[in-house]
Amino acid sequence: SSYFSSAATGDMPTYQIRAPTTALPQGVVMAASPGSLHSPQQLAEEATCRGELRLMKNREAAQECHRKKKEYVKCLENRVAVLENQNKTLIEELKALKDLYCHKAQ
DNA sequence: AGTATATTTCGTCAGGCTGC
DNA sequence: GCAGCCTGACGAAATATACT
Repeated sequence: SSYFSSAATGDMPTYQIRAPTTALPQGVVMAASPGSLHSPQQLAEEATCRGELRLMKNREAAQECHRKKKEYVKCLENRVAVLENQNKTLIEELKALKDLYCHKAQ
């Protein structure tokens, strides 16, 4: 159930960056090699890291999702404009044909 | 100016869906 | 099952607009 797929437009708005969203746990090394021991503290740290990583990934996913939605809406708006124009043209055309028909009939 | 109200943007959570 | 992705819903903050 996703929006149409299309290439990114790449127009980045110029915002102020919000509250210090603690960017990435820098150099998150997914701890310890398979055989190593884990102190409770290490385990807690790992859990924190996993949580932060999850949040970060979701944040990025949400950004992409918002971007796609915006693009989708823009696309729909364009389509509305096109269809409105077509409609206008068709109405004109119909009117012209009706006129023509009337004059012939007389 | 300042401030009240509306709109936009972004991050988080929850829950569905999919591939493994 | 479950890990990972996607997206709707929601709230908070930023930004825009209307008004005095």
